[in-house]
Amino acid sequence: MNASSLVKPCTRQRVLEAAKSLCYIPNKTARVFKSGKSHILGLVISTQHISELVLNAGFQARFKALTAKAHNEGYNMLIITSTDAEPNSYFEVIKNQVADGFIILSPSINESLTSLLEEAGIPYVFNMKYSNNPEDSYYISSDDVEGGYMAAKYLLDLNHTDIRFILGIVKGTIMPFNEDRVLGFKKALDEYGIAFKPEMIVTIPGQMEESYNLIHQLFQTQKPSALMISNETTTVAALNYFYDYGYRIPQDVSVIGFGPSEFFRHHRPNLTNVSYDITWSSDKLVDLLLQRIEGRPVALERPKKPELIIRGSTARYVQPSVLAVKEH
Amino acid sequence: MNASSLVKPCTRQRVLEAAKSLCYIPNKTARVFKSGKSHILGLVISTQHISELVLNAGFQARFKALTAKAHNEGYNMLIITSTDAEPNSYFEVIKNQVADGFIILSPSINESLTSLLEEAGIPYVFNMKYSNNPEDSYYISSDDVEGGYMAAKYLLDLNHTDIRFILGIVKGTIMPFNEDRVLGFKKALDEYGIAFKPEMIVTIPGQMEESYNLIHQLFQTQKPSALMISNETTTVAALNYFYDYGYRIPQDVSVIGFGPSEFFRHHRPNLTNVSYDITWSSDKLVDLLLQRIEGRPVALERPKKPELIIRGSTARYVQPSVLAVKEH
DNA sequence: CTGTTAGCGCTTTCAG
DNA sequence: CTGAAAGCGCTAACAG
Repeated sequence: MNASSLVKPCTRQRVLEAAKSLCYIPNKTARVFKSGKSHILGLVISTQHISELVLNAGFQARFKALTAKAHNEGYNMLIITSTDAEPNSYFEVIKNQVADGFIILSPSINESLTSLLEEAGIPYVFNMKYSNNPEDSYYISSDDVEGGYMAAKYLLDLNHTDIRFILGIVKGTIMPFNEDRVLGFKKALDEYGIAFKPEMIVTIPGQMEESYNLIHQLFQTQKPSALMISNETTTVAALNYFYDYGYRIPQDVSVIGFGPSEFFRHHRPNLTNVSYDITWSSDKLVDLLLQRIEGRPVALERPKKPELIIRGSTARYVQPSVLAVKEH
Repeated sequence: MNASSLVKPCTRQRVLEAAKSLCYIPNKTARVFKSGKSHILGLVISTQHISELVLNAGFQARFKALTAKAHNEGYNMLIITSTDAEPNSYFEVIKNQVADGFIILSPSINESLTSLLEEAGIPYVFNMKYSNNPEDSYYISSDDVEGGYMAAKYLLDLNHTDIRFILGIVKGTIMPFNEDRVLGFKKALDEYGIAFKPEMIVTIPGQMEESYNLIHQLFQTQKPSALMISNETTTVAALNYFYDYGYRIPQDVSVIGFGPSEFFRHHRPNLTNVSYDITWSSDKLVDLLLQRIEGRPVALERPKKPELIIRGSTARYVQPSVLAVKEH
């Protein structure tokens, strides 16, 4: 039945007919058991995280890209949910799943998880850089220093100096990729001779309501002329706030988003954004995992530079007084 | 190791210690093989469909609800992608997967698929009503006649008579749930003594660009005062069109969406929408599948009535001439 | 080219 | 309560 070349065609024919008449369906589980390959890639995520993330354009783009790539490689994606986002609980669910390898989406830095997985010989990759340990190299990163730099430089070129960089935090911590973006942000300020001030960095938990309220708070006490926003949900929350309170984009505030271009293009107003090639990085991530599964030597990928897509949410900074004069 | 009560505690202790010192991890595949239970639910979808759907708020809500419910029942979701959305190709991928049962998201009406699955004894459910055959009862439906009715009635109460009902089509066909909504739409028109005209129904493929262009076309030749839009992507496309072309919502056009309330609440303008309880129906769908998997008698669920959430995108119809007079 | 058999790692049963 | 053994359905190896 498995198209072996050792079988005479007429015999195969007879077998196939018998199979058909008996409604025989090979037992897939036994095949997986025997062959040791399930052709399943596990996507590990905490229940809380998935319920927040699924509404996030970045996650949707990643999910789509991973699923498509896995399909092309003959794999399907198993969504593995862990009740807690703790290393031990992740390890527990991982070792109880039938999958050839695991893609771990973790909101916490999990060095103890990597050692558990290594010890157990389970192939895994992380979807981004979670750890600052150079040994933990099983992830595909983007060039986030560059991303933060190019957004800030563009705003500085437009004469903005009173910029806020809004970062999502997870359990009170700034993620490594956001730290990199801040590095790029500071580098640009430095080049333009603008002093970095701590209040330029605003941390916000990534949910819609919290983001909305914190943006509201921010604009009650301060009037920055430009915002860089590091996650999609907060970007939507900020735009909703501006809509509700009559701020015009980009006349009153310039906004730069970070994330998949498609999303920002379909948004109104059209957003200028730092665009990462999610398809590319997802493909590379699956390639990396397959290399590990098959025991092939792992080829390290250089991060791909993001791209600044300029749309309608950013404009040259004009001093309010000048504007007021013009209007009268 | 499986906490059998037949084992003396001290023996168990010794076994556990030995396991630990040898870094023993039970082989999950063998367990699945032996027990015949993978605790995996397959979500079957075509590659094309998933890449469109994943950007759609309705899919995200459903995916989230299914994953959460499966998790609560001790299952994980396997995303099974089929290259073609044909019954045979669906069946092919289904029978090659390790899963205890399957949730089928199919854009086509697939009566031949159900018979293949029945014959093979594979437990399955459909995510919605795909077939008009009363025997195909393995799905959880919503009360779509009521949904179409309540949206239309609300607009009629606001004096709108020039209404368009915009329906997504798949391969040129209106899906059964949309046919039901049209039934409700017509019922409301009937009650208010308004004659149904064929041009009131506008069919549009659900993608963003096509939707945008077709809405554009529609408004170049006609000026309906109210829109009911049956899918989220088209709703976003229509709102983007109105934004781009300076139509004010709800002063110039009233808009009612269909789908998850959360999405429309976070949208600007806030949309009046017919809200379906996706969490409820996803829970019921998983329950139904688990009943079939476990061979328990299948309890049929009555569809739950949708709810009309009134927000800012609908207003009383005012004759343009009256408005023009007021303005001068 | 065909038919038979060992054995994957687990769970369950059964004898002691 | 413990240790031994059968067997799940398949694939691969081997003898004929």
